[in-house]
Amino acid sequence: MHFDPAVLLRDKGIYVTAPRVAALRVVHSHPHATADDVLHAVTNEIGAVSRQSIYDTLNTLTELGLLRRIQPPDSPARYETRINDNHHHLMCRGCALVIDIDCAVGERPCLTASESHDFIIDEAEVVYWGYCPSCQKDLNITNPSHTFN
Amino acid sequence: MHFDPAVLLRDKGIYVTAPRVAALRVVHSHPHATADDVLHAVTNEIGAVSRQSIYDTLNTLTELGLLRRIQPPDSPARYETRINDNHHHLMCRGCALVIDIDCAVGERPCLTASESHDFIIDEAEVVYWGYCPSCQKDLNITNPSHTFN
DNA sequence: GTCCTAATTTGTACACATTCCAGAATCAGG
DNA sequence: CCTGATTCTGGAATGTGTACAAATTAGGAC
Repeated sequence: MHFDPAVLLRDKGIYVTAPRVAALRVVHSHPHATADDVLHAVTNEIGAVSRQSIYDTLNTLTELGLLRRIQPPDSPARYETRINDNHHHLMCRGCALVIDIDCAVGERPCLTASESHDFIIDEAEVVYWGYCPSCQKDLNITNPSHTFN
Repeated sequence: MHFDPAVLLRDKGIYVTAPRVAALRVVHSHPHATADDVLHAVTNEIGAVSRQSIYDTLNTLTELGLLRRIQPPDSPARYETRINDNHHHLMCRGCALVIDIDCAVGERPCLTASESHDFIIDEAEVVYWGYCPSCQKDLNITNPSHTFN
């Protein structure tokens, strides 16, 4: 499995460049990193890189399916390298912390819409919203009535 | 049930103003309306209203729980009056059309995270992504292998 | 190894939804 | 009719992210 960015890029038939390799490595080791996180980490690894390159690179890698973009409200987009493994996300309303959650139901497709309305549906996204332990303490939240909506 | 904005506002203990009443009515009759949609519809109903007032009003109503805000990526926020009824959304990747979907599983809580990571979880959100019939035609999409992730 | 060309990266400017500000005007409710 | 809540005007600012032309570079050909 040894995550190898260069091989992944070559397999997709695109140029193997320092920013792309570094971006893939960074996202792999920092799951749910934002574009800004990636910019700083990549800059650390290979020196100056423009913000625009980071956006371009992340877009390219996302389109090729090497990255998955998640876009929580009130937070910049985040990226991860876990692809095609049917996992979901647990998000903290307080600090925007994101945690991977394996699918509660099992194999994909883990959910089926009750009515398709003639849509061609290609993804069922599940997000659990709540407060992480740290934000619970900060906000003095006691365990409420677990109201699911 | 006769949706009555004035009563809802009074129950929450805030002033019953024309913009608030109109905004509630507009969102009720145009589910998934954007702030801009609301601005135009309210203007039609009661005459000139400032954009700021619309944003203020929508924020206030959302905080009070009279509206629910949904924030799809790559689309302005949308609002709806269906609250507390455990429904989900079907979104078109092409035109950002949003359709309500009743929960596939049934009663709430309709989902339980397999691991809570000590979070206090208050909502399980499900979004189905795909293409609406109209966008299928425009983009010449044939029914693919329904890949769920 | 050297060169060529298309792919990539850069830099600057701009787009967009939304918030913030602050003073003046208006309005709802008691 | 008072008074505080709300709305207005409008301008400025924020934070992500995109557009575009110019400069640079990777990868293959020689």
